[in-house]
Amino acid sequence: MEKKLYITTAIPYVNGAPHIGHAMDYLLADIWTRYQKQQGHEVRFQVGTDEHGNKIAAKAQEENLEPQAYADRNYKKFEEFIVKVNASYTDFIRTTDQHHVAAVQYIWHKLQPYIYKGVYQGWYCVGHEAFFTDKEVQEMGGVCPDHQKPFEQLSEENYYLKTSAFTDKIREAINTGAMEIVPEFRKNEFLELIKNGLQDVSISRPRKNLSWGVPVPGDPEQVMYVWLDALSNYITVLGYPDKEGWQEYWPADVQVIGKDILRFHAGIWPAMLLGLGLELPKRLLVHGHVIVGGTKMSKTIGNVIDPIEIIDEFGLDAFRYFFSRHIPTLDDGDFTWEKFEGAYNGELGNDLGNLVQRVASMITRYQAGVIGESEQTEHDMTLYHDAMEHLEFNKALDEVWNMVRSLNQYIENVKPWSVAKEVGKDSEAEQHLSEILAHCAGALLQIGDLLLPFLPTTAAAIHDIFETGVVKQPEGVLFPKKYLHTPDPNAPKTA
RNA sequence: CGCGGGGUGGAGCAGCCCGGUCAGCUCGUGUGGCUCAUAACCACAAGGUCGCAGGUUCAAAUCCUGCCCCCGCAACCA
Repeated sequence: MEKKLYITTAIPYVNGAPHIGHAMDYLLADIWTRYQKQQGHEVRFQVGTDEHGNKIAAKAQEENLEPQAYADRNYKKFEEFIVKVNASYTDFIRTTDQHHVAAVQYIWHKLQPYIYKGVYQGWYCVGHEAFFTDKEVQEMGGVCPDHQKPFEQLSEENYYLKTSAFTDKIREAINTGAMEIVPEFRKNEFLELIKNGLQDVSISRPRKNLSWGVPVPGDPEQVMYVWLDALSNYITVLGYPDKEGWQEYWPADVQVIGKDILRFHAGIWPAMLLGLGLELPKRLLVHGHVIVGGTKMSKTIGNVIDPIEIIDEFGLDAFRYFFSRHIPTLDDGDFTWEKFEGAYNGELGNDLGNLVQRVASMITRYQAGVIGESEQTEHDMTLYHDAMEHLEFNKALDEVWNMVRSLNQYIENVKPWSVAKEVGKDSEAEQHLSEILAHCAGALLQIGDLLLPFLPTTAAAIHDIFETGVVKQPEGVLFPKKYLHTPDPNAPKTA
């Protein structure tokens, strides 16, 4: 029996608002999902939220809420966001779900052979009641800016997961491609990182330092730290270990993550799976970050872009288009409003929208909307499918646009408007015209199919217009011009 | 000498693994064409010592050596 497909996304921390990075996760996973479904596969697509930890507890307290109440309210922002980008997910997991909590405790039990008690030592701030990394302490000059007190070395008891025991197996899985890290350079980056072996990871905190989390079974003094809790979601959401059916979906075919969390998903997570006797995910799709005008997005610089704003101004498909084509799937990409608006007006409006419009219009005008018959020459789409299989979605879209361009060129070459003038004079003209226009309509239907994973609304609109054999003229045009951030070249000159 | 990626016409990129057929694509600019279309579409043109300096070769953006510059990552960061 063919295994059913499964794709996952990283679960964001509910403290905070959805941002463009989350959108990339959902978008890439959704494109893959829609593509696979189009190929006839059954796909399960997980999303969710990470809801435990000190930051949640602190935020809740600020607002005089119980942590759970805070999480209950905040996770909705993410759910709404996921719906807003039209991600066709099948499962939404919250780490505070009853089943998840119980499953994580089961996982803890099962990992016992690889769990030991150790001492965590690090820089501690009494005011924060928390540890800071060497780097953080260095940046702050050794003194906590919030409490005006020097950090001190402190140690506490933690449970550790023996990830080091799995170094060889993980390395082998990566090298053989059993767990493929895409793109290749990320794989090399990670292998380099673990050349001296994986380090054991601390997986719990004393309760006094971490109140809001999954209790460690059998030790009331300890609470689970983020790793076991959050990473487990990828299997608990399927029903692991007690509900029927999870085996049909695990191992995941693709796990979508940002480059910032590769090490956890390629190190700790596989170690957990191996400890549980489960298979490793087949592929990790590591996408880059969106930068703005050549620099990292940051609140202090104030160059943060809001995905909601883009969607509200230009529509969802325009958003999906830009971020799937102009932000390379496997690398960092640059966003500016100029680029975005240029792509919107030029590529979506002029290339595609106008093409649909001119074809629909000619068929309506010359043939009362009736689409004739033509032998459809199937465009060779090997490059498109190759790109999709290799998770290079931006390249797949490049191929679609090559088709769009060719069709515009084709129309220019055969000049249907000239042929139309011959109808009535030349006996073959009518037939010829009909074939030309039918070819155009057919090509557009094919383009619509290829766009389906990326621009579901636009794909549906194109289908709507041409699929019945009679052109159904839409109310407005696809992607009308917008000049919200750049000057309108057609505006009367003021100077 | 920490690891990795990159420096190609005004902008953004491809080509480099497997040297010649490579200087290609998109945008921008200029000229022309067309009129079905969202003042759109199509064609042509201008513009590059392919980071710098050496080397290998009949031949190098492509291989080798050295140097300069930019950008990521650098392990408890959700």
